[in-house]
Amino acid sequence: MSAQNRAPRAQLRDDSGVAKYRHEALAVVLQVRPETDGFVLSVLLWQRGRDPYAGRWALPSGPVEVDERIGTSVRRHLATRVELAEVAHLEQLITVSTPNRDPFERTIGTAYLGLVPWTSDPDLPPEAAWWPVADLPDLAFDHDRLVRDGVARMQAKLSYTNIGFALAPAEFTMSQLRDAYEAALGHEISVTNLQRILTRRDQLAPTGESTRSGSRGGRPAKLFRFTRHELEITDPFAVLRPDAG
Amino acid sequence: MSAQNRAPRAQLRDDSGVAKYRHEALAVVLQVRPETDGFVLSVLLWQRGRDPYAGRWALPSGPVEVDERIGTSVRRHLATRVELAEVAHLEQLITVSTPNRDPFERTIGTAYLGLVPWTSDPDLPPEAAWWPVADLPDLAFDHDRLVRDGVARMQAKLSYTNIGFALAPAEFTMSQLRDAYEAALGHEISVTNLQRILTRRDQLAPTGESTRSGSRGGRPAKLFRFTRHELEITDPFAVLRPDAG
DNA sequence: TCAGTTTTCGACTCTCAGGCGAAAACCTGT
DNA sequence: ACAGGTTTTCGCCTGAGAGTCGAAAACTGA
Repeated sequence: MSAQNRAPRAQLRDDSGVAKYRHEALAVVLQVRPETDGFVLSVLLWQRGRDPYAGRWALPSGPVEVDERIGTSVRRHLATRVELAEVAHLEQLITVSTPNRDPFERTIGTAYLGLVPWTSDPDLPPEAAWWPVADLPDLAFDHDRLVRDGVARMQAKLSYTNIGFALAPAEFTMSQLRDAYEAALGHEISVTNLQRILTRRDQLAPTGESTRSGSRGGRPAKLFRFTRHELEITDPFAVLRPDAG
Repeated sequence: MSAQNRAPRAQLRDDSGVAKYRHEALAVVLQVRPETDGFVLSVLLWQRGRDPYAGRWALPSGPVEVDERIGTSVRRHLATRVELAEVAHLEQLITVSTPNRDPFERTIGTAYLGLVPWTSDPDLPPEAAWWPVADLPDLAFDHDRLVRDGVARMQAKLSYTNIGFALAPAEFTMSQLRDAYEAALGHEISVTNLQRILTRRDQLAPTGESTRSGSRGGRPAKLFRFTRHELEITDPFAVLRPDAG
């Protein structure tokens, strides 16, 4: 790889001798995308044009500007480069700092996890694409690890938070929601159980309306919505709690 | 405050025009400390000698060196400045990047959560001290938020991981463990329930030995130990899982 | 030996996740 | 209009496991 042959840049220090580093904002944007054979959990990737790792797929990223915090930087890069403004949830994932993770210049990176509803299908530039997380190409840098961390975080939070609101559109049927959860979690889910759990936690409510049934017949499905669209923890102390009474 | 009157340093950029930043490693070191009236959840603080925030209490911190990753940097600062080598658990907590969080110079900070067994009582330099988290002084920078984040993280993980091993010494009685959990979580815990839950999860095992009872009489207590001393998640999918069988 | 103290352990309750199957409500063909 | 197929809804059952309680066990000191 050509980048490895290049000499690293001289370390930059301020006038008190403290080292300073590039800082990049990274985005792990996940979506359960409706494909021909059902929902597929996918991640937004970008094909690099420049070394290092020219031609390899990588997470959307960019440098943090002097007057913005990292979360703002992530939103800015997503909005400007991918026209992705409808990120329903964004949270900090992890900061990576291995000295040679960027062979050209030391760069500390902070990755954010973003979730997009399955109804969203923004125009992508030709060098960007959604990739199924179950079948990723070789990724640049340490981005493979970041994607896996992001998927694990989302899967865990699907159990003990209301984060499903970020995967779903405003209204949906229970079958759709189950299919989305199955794609996101990677195993089968019972509609009955899903509805009961979310309802009991007061995260899910029927809108009162129903869909016309599809062309294949069947009972019309009620429409549901998530009651709140901000992240909340179901029960921070799943065990070892005082009797909730 | 004198720091606010100082002009910020000029922004440093490398030769391609990308801004670069100081990066500091921060440590939120928590311990349930045995005091006269039982265990008290405390955090290790440091009284600042220099502006900004001279005289205020702050988290142990220091700059990240050019050849180390942030986690290594945290361990190094703790070892050299506080002689704290016996941190039983250390994990990344959060990265903070508000542009003016350091009024003197823009500094991005990555905080780690460290846990120390209650038997550990390292020598501290005069400017360092353990502070009860329930009664903190005004902290420098945004460190108050970091402490609260750290406490919340530890409390959450006490429920669904085996992280208790990092609060306890190698061997302990169930009463001691309950007292430690109560101090850490801030509410009452039943010994019976605690023992059954940890045993069922195969996190806790009796050593076979017992303590001499204390000076106040009472049945001798069995000694227990944690079966594993690496962090493990009890059940990543507390709900919405396929039948575990 | 007795009173006091602390720990241990069995037993009970109850919440709630998970699964099953019948009934409801629609479609399309005939 | 009716039958057969399909999908959704809903009530019911089960079992795991958290939380509570109280009695018995095992020690100390008087």
